[in-house]
Amino acid sequence: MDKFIAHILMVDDDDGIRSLVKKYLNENNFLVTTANSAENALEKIKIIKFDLIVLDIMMPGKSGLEFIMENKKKLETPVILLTAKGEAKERVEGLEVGADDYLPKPFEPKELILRIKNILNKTIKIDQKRVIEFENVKIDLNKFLIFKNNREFKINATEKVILEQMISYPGKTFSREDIGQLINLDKERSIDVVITRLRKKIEIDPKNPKFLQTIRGTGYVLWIE
Amino acid sequence: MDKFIAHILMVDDDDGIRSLVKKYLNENNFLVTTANSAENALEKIKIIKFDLIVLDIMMPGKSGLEFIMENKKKLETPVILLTAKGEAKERVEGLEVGADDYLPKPFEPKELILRIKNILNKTIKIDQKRVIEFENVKIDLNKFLIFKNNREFKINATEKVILEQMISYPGKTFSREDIGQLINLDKERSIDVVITRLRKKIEIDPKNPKFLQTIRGTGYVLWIE
DNA sequence: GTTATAAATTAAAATATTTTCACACATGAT
DNA sequence: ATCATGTGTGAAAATATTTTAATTTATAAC
Repeated sequence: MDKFIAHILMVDDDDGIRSLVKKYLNENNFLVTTANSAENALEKIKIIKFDLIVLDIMMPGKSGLEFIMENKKKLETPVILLTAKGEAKERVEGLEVGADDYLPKPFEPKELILRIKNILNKTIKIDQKRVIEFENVKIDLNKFLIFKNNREFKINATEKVILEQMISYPGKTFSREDIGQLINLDKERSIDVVITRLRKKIEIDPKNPKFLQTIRGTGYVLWIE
Repeated sequence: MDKFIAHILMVDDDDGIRSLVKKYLNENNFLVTTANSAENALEKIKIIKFDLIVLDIMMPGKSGLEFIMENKKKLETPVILLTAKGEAKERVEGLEVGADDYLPKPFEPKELILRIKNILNKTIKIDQKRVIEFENVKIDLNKFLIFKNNREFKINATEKVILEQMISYPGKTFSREDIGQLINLDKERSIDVVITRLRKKIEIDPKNPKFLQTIRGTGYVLWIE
């Protein structure tokens, strides 16, 4: 797969912060475009499809908040809000309006990077990474198919939802309750069985699961990479 | 990118609220331990390093307020106060004493989550080390694995929790009771057995432990570098 | 060194949890 | 209606973990 370089729009009226963040993001392999006002940002959005927007909530003129409100639906672009300290109320509102994350100023550049990566991981997977490959296994979530050693297995909606979630958070432990919520099953045994069947499809050696492992007393984890 | 799961202590004398909040926090990917009194909370704080404490201000016995006053300085752990309606005075006092935030009851679980995240964002070292290396030993807490001399050992949830805590406080002595609390074991021998098992996995020479040592009459310590 | 006490080790038994199996039920196709 | 197929369930089997107990080993005090 080609190396994906995310294109980020950095919107802030403060020249200092703007160029600093841009520099930092560049060093971390992001392509960065900046805007010094909400209006300016809107112009750029019209012609460029960004992968993510970093937005100062306290800009003069049209506030960052309104900006998101008006454009979030059309955008389909995740937004990280930068908030000045002490504006708790607005912060919460901003989130509910649809920001994907927010970061109180002053912030560590490193922290911003982390959050950006975090969000990109989620959104990019959801939108385009519907085919996941690891070792001899290929999972096509769109087609509900798993290919393993030249054999093809069909997965059902239940199995798909579980894989979808676990693939979004590899390494995260899902309790049975978590999984039950996902697929509307509340009997623990039933969830076990779903896992067993899934293993038969994705594991090379289902008796010794390598990818979909049990954490006894805790739940299940998916290891891919 | 490692996933950090925050460990939260929920202190409330009301069983209903306690379990409700615990459930909700669990669903939102927090690890939750509960206490039903300030005294009980203190016990747990002594042995577990929490990332955040949610505290009901109106508990009987030692009030939540005193509790914070006495321990806030040592704790270094952020606290969110839950306050019953109309106790404005106390609320303010609580804040001044050092709560990091407060939330009037009744509250929306969603709002609690927001505030927790907000505080954690500020306080947590984001790239928390989940992989620890010393000499020939590498412990990957995320993957429940220990690598020692090219061999790979799997640890279970019990062993992981112990390592997790001991790694947070290298050099600190944990009594058997401490460890028992952590992993819900109360038989002393059982803890010995767990330690033995752990040593087989992390020690180069399990018979002469170098890292996980016994302090006779007192407990166990982990020495890493 | 001897003795008393604490801790480590081991194996076996008891318990708890997970996996698997076989059946039952539902659904949709023929 | 019958059949084939897929999915959920309970129970049995397999496995992992904890407890117990017996023994050995280590430590500290005398």
